Amino acid sequence: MKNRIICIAGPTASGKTALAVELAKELGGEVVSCDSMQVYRRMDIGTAKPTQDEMQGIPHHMLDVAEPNEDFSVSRYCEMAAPIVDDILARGKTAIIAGGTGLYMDSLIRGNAFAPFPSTGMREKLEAQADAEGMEAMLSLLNSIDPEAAARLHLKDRKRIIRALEVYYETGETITEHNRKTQAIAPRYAPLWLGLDFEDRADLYSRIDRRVDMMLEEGLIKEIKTLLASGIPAKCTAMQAIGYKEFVDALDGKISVSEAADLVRQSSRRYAKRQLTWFRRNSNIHWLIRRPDDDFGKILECARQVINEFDN
RNA sequence: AGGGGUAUAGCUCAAUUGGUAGAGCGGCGGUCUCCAAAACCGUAGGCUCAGGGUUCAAGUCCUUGUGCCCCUG
Repeated sequence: MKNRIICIAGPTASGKTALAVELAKELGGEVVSCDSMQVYRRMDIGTAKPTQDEMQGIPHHMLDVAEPNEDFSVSRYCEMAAPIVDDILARGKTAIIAGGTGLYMDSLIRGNAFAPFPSTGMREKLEAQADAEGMEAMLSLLNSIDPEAAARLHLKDRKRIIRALEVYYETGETITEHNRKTQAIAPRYAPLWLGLDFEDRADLYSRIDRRVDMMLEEGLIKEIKTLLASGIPAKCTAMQAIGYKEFVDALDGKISVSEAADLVRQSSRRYAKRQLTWFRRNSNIHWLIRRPDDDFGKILECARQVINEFDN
């Protein structure tokens, strides 16, 4: 095929991993995971990281590249993943970028540049100021330096208001200017986009439910205990992942295991909806909509068809 | 079987002295340029169990039936 990059997007538990491996086998490709939680080592079961069996000998990249207590980020993801993609292409193979973290995937494809993280305690300073003066004050402060950003941010969106202020104070450039500049740059890659979804939402939800049961059977709780015992703090970012924070609460006795499992199912459903919302606005995606009676082979067949059409 | 209680949105519950129904959760939709499996926003759902009665007016009062819960035998 002409295009040597395929992106596979879709909500959690939609079958991205299996499709990526099958296509890699057929096209001579390697898989680049695009998942903000599968990057962490020793978080295998709860992140549904592909097992050796599932990989079927296909090389997988961007798994296990960080310690759970490390700060990981989109920019780090892109810095690491882009050279890997380039290398796969240089070797004449197809790069199959598969995963559910929309921000990471879009950023990698577009080659986004990010304003640097503050290194001077600016974030802490702004947080403290927000605590002391309230968000109204912070938003009007932002309005005085970047009215455009202030207008589109909701008063309660503390995270983005603080980030917008931080970018300005650190770089002297407003986040609006910064975004405008990066969006003007041509995308780094022009992949073929595939998206997985279900005609009936209930089918996706029952897959999520089953996956949670399977994670428990495979020993998710033991995995979490091992992480905690090795000194990974329960409050670090990685442990906020769905499937981890809930069972940490169960281990603390705050809730029962079955309550935790219910919460995991619930959070996963909401997460899946947010993923779909993110990907739906990407008009480049060729959606492979799975009907109730379709099996994996049917979806694979649809994927092949899209790829063939793309080649002609 | 007798006594008491209850029946309102998918679920848990609200609704001052009768003035024709609200909230949380869930569901659905959306935003997103580095904590993103995060953070944030927005919406649609109710012949108020069924029948009869009182009243200008009933979720609210009376009555019958039904379901559920509790107590006593």
